[in-house]
Amino acid sequence: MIFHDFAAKNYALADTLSSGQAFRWREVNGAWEGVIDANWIRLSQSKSGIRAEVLQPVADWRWLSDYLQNEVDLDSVISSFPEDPHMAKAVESSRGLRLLRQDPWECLASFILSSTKQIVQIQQIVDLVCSRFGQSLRVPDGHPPAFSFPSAERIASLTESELRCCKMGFRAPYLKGSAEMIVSGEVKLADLFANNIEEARAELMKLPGVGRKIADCVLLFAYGFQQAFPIDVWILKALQQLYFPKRKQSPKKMTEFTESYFGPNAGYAQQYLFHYMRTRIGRASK
DNA sequence: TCAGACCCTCACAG
DNA sequence: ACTGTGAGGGTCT
Repeated sequence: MIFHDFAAKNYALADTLSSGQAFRWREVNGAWEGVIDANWIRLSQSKSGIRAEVLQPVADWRWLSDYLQNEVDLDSVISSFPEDPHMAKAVESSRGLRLLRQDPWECLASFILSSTKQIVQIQQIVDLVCSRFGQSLRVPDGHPPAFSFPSAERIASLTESELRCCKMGFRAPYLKGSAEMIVSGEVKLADLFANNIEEARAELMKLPGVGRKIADCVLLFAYGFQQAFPIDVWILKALQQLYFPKRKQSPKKMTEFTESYFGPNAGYAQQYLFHYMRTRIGRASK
């Protein structure tokens, strides 16, 4: 086992890994186990930051630092949020929550599978997809097996009914269709980093099963467009209750509001609001 | 703009 | 234990 410690001030590892950005992390005895690319990995909170455990020697840890985004100056991000009591509460309730920087294909595929599903169900589907069609990975002795996320080529090669066996239902043709467009080069995921957010969003929305919300999730969680603000039912409910308690806003108005109100790090603000609604309010008011 | 369909699973009543 | 019902990080037509 190989250890590496990352300096990270103000990093809420558990909140970050369980916040519905990524679906492959599980808490095991106080640590978090998951897969990044083709590496099984265990993460835990340490005094000065984050401790990582892997099984093979690593020459350059930048891939993990990129993923974790531990070098982002969170204080300056938070200070860019609008000053209002709701944001203040959301930040206070999970200070240290971060945005990850995930692989575009895995992120895209995961969110195609997310529509009208609860987070636990998404995790279950993603797990099934990986264990059936991913590549088996090295894990510690005696540890349950772990698998990589299957490539777009692999998904494109499967039949719809093979995919439906993973309990993804009507999302199966969306996932397969998107994989095919990526394999054919009709949409080039690697090129979107060079685009501006509107162009990148338009490209993603060419894919079947990808509308505005899922596109924004991918822009935010994989490409690092921090102004992207995915609006789902939770956030919609939060915005409606907190900012427009009197008057119901149309989806279009709400989008305009988020684009102007939350600033350059709107995506971070969204993540804090989402986490706040889901963990604090959602449960109590249900 | 606006329903309704879309698969499937789980939680929760009765 | 068994069946019925509703809703779940949306998208498409």
